[in-house]
Amino acid sequence: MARRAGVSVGTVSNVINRPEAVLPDTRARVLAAIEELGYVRSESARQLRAGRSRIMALLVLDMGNPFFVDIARGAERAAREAGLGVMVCNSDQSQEEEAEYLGLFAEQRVCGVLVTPADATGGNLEAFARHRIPYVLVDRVAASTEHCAVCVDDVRGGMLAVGHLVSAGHRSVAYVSGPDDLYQIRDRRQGALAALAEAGLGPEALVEIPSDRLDVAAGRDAGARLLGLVPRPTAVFCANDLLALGVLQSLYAAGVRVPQDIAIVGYDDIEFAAAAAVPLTSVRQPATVMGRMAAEMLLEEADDTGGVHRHRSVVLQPELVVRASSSAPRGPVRPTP
Amino acid sequence: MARRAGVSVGTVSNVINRPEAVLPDTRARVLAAIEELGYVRSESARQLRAGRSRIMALLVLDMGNPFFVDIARGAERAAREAGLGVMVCNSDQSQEEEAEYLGLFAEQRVCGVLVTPADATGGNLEAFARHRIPYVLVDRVAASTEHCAVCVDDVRGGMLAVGHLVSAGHRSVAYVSGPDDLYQIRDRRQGALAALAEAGLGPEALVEIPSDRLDVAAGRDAGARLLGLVPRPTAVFCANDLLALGVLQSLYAAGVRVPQDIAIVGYDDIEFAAAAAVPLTSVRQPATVMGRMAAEMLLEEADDTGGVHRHRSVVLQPELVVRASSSAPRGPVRPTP
DNA sequence: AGAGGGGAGTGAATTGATTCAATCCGATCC
DNA sequence: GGATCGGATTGAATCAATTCACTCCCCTCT
Repeated sequence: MARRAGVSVGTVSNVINRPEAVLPDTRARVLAAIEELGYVRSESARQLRAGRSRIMALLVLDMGNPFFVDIARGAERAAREAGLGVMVCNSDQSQEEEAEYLGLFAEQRVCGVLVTPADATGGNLEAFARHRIPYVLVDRVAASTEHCAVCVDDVRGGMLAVGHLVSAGHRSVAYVSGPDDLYQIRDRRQGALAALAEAGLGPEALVEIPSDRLDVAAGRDAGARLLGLVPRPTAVFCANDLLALGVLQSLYAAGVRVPQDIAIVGYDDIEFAAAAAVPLTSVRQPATVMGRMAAEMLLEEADDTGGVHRHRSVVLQPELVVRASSSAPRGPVRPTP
Repeated sequence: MARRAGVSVGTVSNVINRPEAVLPDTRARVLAAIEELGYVRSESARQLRAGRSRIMALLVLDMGNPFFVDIARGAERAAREAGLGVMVCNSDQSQEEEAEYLGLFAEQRVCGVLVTPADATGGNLEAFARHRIPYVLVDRVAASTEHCAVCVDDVRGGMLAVGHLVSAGHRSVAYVSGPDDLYQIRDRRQGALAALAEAGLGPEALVEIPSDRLDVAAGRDAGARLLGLVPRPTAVFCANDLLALGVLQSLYAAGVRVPQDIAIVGYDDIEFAAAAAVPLTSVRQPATVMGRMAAEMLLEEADDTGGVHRHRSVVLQPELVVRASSSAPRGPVRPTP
């Protein structure tokens, strides 16, 4: 036993956890032994005793989407301030992967889970709830009163996006969507329809271009399909910026001018939206804030011993960021001397 | 004890780990009890006994860089095939963060670590080696014979990039670099200088624009500084694509045409490089492959009981992808009818 | 001087899964 | 019928840290 190196047993524990309760003399001796032996206390053992680990899990839909990376950043910062580690995992929008990861988290006895659900039925999480491990929904309204949630008002986001297009005179808007399992997709559509209705336009003014993935490649594909539409919509609202970037690439390759021929609005306002071929108008979501809030709520719940915690549901507001892809183009680029 | 629910003790363990060694009858009874009680075996307990966990750590320089996300993807896939979880962490190029995370990994007794070192001195990893936890360097040549490594030939990458610019007639190239602690930065510079030398140009042909961060914002800043240079280089080689995108934005905002006035070459060939304002020429790195190989080498080392494992160092080759940012511009965009 | 108090340190119990030597039991063999 | 064999099952030991009731010892107060 490494502790023998010093002289004692559970005193080592005191040196590490309550140094003030140990004489400076003894403490120094133990610390020296620790240093000499390169001793590192085993988390597994503490965990076993404590019943849960000091790791928080974050399960996102797509690690390749900078939006989720921002969420992870916010969550990670909050977690580290509390001395916890974060395990970031990727469900890839698959219910099976999600279920598998949730099982892994239960085995690990993580202290809590932040999750962007891929499973619209909520079955995975319902099953997970048995384990009494706290979890917080991220980027999704609360599905029950049994947990906290932080999300962004996606209906409003859809309204902002399409409202902007409608007020610029567009009368037919394509919606490059995604799997209908995802609330985000449905809510944004609903917002889009609401914006059209407000301008006296019916649901036929929204031409849906479905897509099963939500990445740049899927966007390119959707762009190609958009070009084949007759009559062709004069504007596109994309369910996220990755799709929008793909659509933009497609249009660009086909020689269609943005925004003159077709206007584009994306969603998320990822960093790369501003750096796109045509800087992208997008609906900004406070991703980092969302990640941080979710983590803080989770910590509050996890640390709650006296049953003081009350589940909350926070809805943040999105913000429209208008750039070139949906507004009158600036004049021709001025060459520098 | 949950196991009592059935009737036995360590038989539960057999049901789970060696089902064939248990009578179907008993097995069914135990499984029923497991189901009924919602039992999930505790990883902490197994870990404690096994001495190490079933989690692999991945410590990258910047989660916000899609290049590292691709590495993570490759590693994660390989790890999951072996039934392991991956804990992705972000050192943010900070030696302190790196040290802190390595400490965390040691406490967790992770089965191995994949790391893109932030600490050029190698001190952090040297200290970490005491714990006898295998680790593999990713995107960095082996620093000693005590570990495996997978990297990409950055000198060659720098040569490809600048060689391409030189052969297009450029005689003065800016190098938007990063912290000199990073081997990647140094090697790419060395490659750039070699390419210039090959064309009979001295080191003064490479104008360095230093930068401490490697993100889009730092790129915008570098772009501003580039514009102030007299005489102004006719081409820029950026140490990564994020910087390049930032530079591009800066130039674009100032009305400088790319590639006519200034050509740009990036590094990494992230997905967004192709979708940039001017599609970016870049040096492609096999990130996913690198992540996968690193994970596989780590698994081989971790699973090696008989001392069969020999440390290896794999060097992959980069590839130049030429796009508009460094080549003659295509004709004016053709409007569609 | 003896009792009482308190700070320092001890070590057994606890946590849950795994492992392994030991036990049990039915069946086969001599 | 007794011995032997082997598959099924058991339960104690193990892993490392934490916790807590307990011991020790020294100091102070009466």
